[in-house]
Amino acid sequence: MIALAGYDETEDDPRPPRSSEAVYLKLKQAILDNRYPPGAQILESQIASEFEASRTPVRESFVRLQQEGLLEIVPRHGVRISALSPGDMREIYEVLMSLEPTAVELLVARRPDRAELSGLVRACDDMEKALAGPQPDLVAWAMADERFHMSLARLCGNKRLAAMILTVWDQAHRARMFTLSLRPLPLQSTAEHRAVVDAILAGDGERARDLYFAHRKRGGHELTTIIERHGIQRL
Amino acid sequence: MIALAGYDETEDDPRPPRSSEAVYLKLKQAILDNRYPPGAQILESQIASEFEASRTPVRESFVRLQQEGLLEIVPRHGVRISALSPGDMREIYEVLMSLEPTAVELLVARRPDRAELSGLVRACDDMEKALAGPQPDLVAWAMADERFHMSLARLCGNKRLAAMILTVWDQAHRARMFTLSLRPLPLQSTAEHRAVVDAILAGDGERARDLYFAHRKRGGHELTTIIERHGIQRL
DNA sequence: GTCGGCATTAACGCATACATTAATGGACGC
DNA sequence: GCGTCCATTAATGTATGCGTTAATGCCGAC
Repeated sequence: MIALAGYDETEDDPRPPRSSEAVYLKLKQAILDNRYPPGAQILESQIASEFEASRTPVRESFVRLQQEGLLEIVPRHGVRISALSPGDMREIYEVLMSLEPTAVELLVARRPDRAELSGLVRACDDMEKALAGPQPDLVAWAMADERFHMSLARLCGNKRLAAMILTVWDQAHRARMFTLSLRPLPLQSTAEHRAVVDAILAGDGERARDLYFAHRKRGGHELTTIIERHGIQRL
Repeated sequence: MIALAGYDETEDDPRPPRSSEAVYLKLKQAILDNRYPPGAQILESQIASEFEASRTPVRESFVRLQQEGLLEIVPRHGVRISALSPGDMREIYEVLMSLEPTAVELLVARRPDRAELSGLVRACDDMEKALAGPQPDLVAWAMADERFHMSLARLCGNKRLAAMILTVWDQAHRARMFTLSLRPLPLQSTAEHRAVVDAILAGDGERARDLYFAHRKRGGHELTTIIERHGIQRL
């Protein structure tokens, strides 16, 4: 199970747990984990009974998840889990090609010290470790890759920018996991991450931006190619 | 009153009007029109009685508007209308400097014909008209400016990108309207729009992107300067 | 006089009841 | 036999009630 995006909160909440929040988190995780297949129609009452809550918090979760693009509310017919078309994937990667290089540029402008980037370095280490053995652990690699990109988004110092990146990453999450075994071993990808970190540490914003853009473009192209070659229409 | 963003739907809805949708639209418009001042605390029941609906659709609207960044749900204390700090304005313009040039680049890549760009040209005409007379109509100019940018976002062919641009424009809407009378006459700005349209028609994606980036950067810088000079802390 | 604790109350979070709508199936007529 | 219309029903959209929380104000003690 991939850790949920956007949650690095260390403070434990002294307030009573809200049911609507719990439903939201669990439902989101279930969608990301592909426990509800894309295109599936779900009823409010079904989720309500599955999560042992009433329809009210379920509806609230539906609204939030619709805005995040993970499902679509069909009036009078519950919700439909979003299924990504090749066109959607193109959209997502166009957005990421715009936002992620900006994020890394902003991060460099902030002149982060080594300690701030330790999360990125650890993610790189984990990516390498995952591919090192005789049996590469692709899921572990994907988790570390995701950690790298999400950490970088959060480090950029622009909350809105970070939130947008995380949102579209979540949208693409299932597609990435699905195509994981169809793509070549991401050895080059891992090296590219290191190069980005080096450029950040060197304070070279332009190089970091260009490297990150190339990395994102290559990744997007790779995924698009796989989708086309396999004739995948929805995922 | 500025037209609500994201609504150019021509089809009239044959479905029965939903109260929650009406509340959402009216409340959003009220916030954009500054009828609820930034920082204001509002109760669910207050909105419910004002809009003659029950608390349920009001809560649903709150959730949607929170995700759009127009208000913040304070648990057990209703909502607080978002107030933008100078830092927020910086964030918004960083996002726009990233997304808007990408949008115009995508638009050029689509090779639009003159007819598709008629909305942009009309917006330029209206901007010029608004500034032409002896008494420049700044509100009319701002409306046309907003129309230009929103049309361009929608024309780019990437729904996600467009939605993100519209969202942050809405967030900045009040601040823009507020500072309208504090800035110099936007004569240069209007000319810059024309240049972007010309570059699009010429099929020169790189020039269009650079022009749009420069335009956005100048606009953001102008607004930031005004905010600093006047020591504005929240708007 | 001031500070702390308790009671009162107002508002929310959730559950549930009610109204509305759209779909499904059966029956009737052609 | 087939098509259409109506009734039934299931699920949503909205309203409302109930329990809980937190804030406010009062009272008593120090």
